[in-house]
Amino acid sequence: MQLHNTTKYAIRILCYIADNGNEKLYSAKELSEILGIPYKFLTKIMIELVNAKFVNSIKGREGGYELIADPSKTSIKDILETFKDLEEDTTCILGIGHCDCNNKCALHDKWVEPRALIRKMYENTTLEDIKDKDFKL
Amino acid sequence: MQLHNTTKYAIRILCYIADNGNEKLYSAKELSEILGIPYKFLTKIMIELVNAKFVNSIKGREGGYELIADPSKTSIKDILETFKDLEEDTTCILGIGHCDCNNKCALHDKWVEPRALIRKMYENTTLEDIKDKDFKL
DNA sequence: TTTTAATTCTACCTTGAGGTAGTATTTTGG
DNA sequence: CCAAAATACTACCTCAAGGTAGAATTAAAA
Repeated sequence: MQLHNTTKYAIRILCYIADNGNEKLYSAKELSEILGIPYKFLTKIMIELVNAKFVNSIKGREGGYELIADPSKTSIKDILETFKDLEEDTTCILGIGHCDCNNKCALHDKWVEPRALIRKMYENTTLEDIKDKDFKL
Repeated sequence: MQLHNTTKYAIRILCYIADNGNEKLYSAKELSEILGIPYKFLTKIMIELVNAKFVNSIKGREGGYELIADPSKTSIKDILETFKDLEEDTTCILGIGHCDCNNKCALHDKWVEPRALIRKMYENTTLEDIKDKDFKL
C-alpha cells in the first residue's frame, strides 16, 4: 500500500524546486545531493518531468532545470498520473477487475470512503500549498 | 498504491471460507477453481494461513482446510499484518524514514486523515461483517 | 493392502521496479 | 577554439514478488 519509489522521488523533486523558487536553475547534481536520490536514477526521472512539462531543461554548461508548471495548478494527482500511480475509482481493491455498486467485491463498500478521501487529498493538494511549510527533504 | 497480490488472494480466500461456513472442508483444488487463483500459488498462501492459525489443514484423501479463527474477531488488519502489508502509522508517505509532528515531509499533514480512515477501516472490518453480503469471488 | 486424493516441501523460473554504467550531445566560460 | 559542465540516450544489472514444477508425505476409501 505504497507509492512507487519513482513517484515519491518525483514529488520530492517538484516540491523542492517549487519551494525554492525560479530565480536559479537546479542541476541534477544539486538535486541528487540535496534530496539523496541516486544521480543516474534522478536524471531518468527528470526526463519524465520534462516530457510531462512540469519542468524545462536547459542543456549545456550552466544549464539545469526550472519549474514551468504553475504551482497553484499542479496537484499531487497530476504527478501521480504522470507516473501511472493513480488508480481508477473503479479499480477493485481485491484485484477482481473493476468494482461498482452492481458488482461488488467483499471489501467494496468499506473501501469507498477511505478511497474518496485519498483522492480528494491528491486532487486538492498543490505545490503552492506545500510551499514555505518547512518540510524535510 | 495497492495491496500485494498475495494479500488480496488471502483476503478473498478467508472471506470465501467464512461466508460459506464450516460444515465442510475446502480443498485447495476447489478454492483455486472457484476463486481463480493459480493452484500452486494458492497452496503456498494456504501454508501461511495455516501457520498464522487462520485455518486448520486436514491432510490426506478427503482432507482440506477449515476456518479456525473467530470471524467476528478476525479483521482485515490481522490478515494484512500476517502478510506484512500493513504500514506503521509513522511510515513516511514520501519514503523519508519516519514522519511525526516534529519531523514532517511535504505531504505529512495532508496524509494524516486519509491514512487514519484507512487504518480504521482495516481494524473495524471483520470476516463476520463481510459474511452474507453477496460479494463477487 | 493398494490406490487415490489431498497437503507439504524444495527448488526453480519470470517479470517489472529500481538502479547503474558509459557515452553522446549541447552550451558556455576562458 | 577548446575544455568543462551540464542534460539525454542506450543498454545493462539486481532483487523481490509472483508464479511454476515435481516429488514427498499423509490418510481415507475401495
